Amino acid sequence: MAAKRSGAQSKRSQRIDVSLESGQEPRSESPLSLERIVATAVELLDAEGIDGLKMRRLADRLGSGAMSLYWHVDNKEEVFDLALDSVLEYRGPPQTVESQDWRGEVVHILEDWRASMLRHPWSASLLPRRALGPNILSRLELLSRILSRAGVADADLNVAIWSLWNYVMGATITRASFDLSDDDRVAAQQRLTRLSEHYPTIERSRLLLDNDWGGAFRKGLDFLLDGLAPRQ
Amino acid sequence: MAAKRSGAQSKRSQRIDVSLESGQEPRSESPLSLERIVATAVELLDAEGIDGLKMRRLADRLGSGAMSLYWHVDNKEEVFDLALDSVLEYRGPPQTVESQDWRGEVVHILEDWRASMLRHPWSASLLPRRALGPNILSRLELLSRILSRAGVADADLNVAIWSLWNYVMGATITRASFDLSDDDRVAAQQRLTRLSEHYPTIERSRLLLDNDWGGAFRKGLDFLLDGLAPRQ
DNA sequence: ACCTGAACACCGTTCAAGT
DNA sequence: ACCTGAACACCGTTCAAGT
Repeated sequence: MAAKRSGAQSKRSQRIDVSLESGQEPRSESPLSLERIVATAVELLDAEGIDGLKMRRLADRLGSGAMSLYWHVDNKEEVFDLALDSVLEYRGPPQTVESQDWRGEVVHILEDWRASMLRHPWSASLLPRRALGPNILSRLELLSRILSRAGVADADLNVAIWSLWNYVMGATITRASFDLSDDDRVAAQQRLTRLSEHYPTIERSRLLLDNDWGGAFRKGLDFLLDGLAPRQ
Repeated sequence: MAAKRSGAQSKRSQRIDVSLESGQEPRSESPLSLERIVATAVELLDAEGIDGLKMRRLADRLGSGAMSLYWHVDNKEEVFDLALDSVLEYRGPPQTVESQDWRGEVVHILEDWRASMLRHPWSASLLPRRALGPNILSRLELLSRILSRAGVADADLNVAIWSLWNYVMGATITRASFDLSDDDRVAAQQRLTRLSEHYPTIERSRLLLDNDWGGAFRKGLDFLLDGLAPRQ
């Protein structure tokens, strides 16, 4: 997968935007490029969701023939991989080089991660099914470094990382999919009240209606970090 | 979705296995039924994964014409919904009616949940994208009741439930997808070593090779429960 | 090097028809 | 009530060909 990707990149590496300097705006006649394909794929995914990404539609948006894409990309899978990783780039915090507040840093990374995925609701459920791209690996590396520096023993590091990963992924996938089912919301609501006799506790606490997702996310994260924090 | 399902069920409610008593084994000539369709769909999903479930293949396995399915089921989506919920039924613990050990009960429910999903690796990543079926709601209800009985305040209940849900879903989806990518394992391995210079901390802790998933799951869960436990 | 249209294989589903 | 084959619309991708 990485091999394919770097292959495709090498194909296009030598011609980079010679045309843009001549002042013409990027019309549908502008040349195809991996960047444009990926950016347009993200647009299309944002607009139409995961099932809305069809090679023909993508080509339409790019103003090219459907088959032109296949010169830049091996297959649809690769489009997914590239779109996903492009959305998960991490631009670090204000970066006070060597912060004391490791816990704040961790929370920032994870909340930013969640926010990035929620900005593109298709990304969360896609992530676990794909190979880990460079942007994701960078985040994991950064996280590991911070925790390690904060005093988490090497033997506990993997548990810590995976616990946090699991929590963030679960929270974000769930949240994103609740978002996506706008159309079924009426039906879901009706079913819930109809079923409430069987699920009294859930009904009483309004589990499925509670929408302080951000707050709940943060609280659970705090609990996890309490547990993961190095004993001192 | 619930409406469709109960509609389909009412259609077949009156004829239940009259033929089986006559001693003939269930051959491909045995009549179609929602139960058989769902059971066979689960088999097919287990064998071939999410992309392996095609209506024509499902019909083949059932020894029927492809279109016969559509009398029992509205569409492929419903097959997914039914297969998913059928796999998530919870048969409670040995059931010492009113246990003192709420924490043990919670751990049991969640580990069983995880195990059920891992037995059918396609189920985990499907779950968040589907409406919550009756078996899932039952688990959530049971969980709520236990936590509530254990002293978790109503105001904290939703945070508790969702934190646990998020953690279990994230852990299971991640685990299941690592399982599925057997074919890419070689490539992943190669890439990791090739990239290890960029991700030294990850590499050192062997993050992507650590496979004590069960242990890591349990530890993170303990941390969460420490935080969620009612102060006493 | 880059793009294209025609064509193929495949898939979910509609329909009109069978028993 | 239950099942079916033919047919349609749609989609990813191959191929042979253009410039």
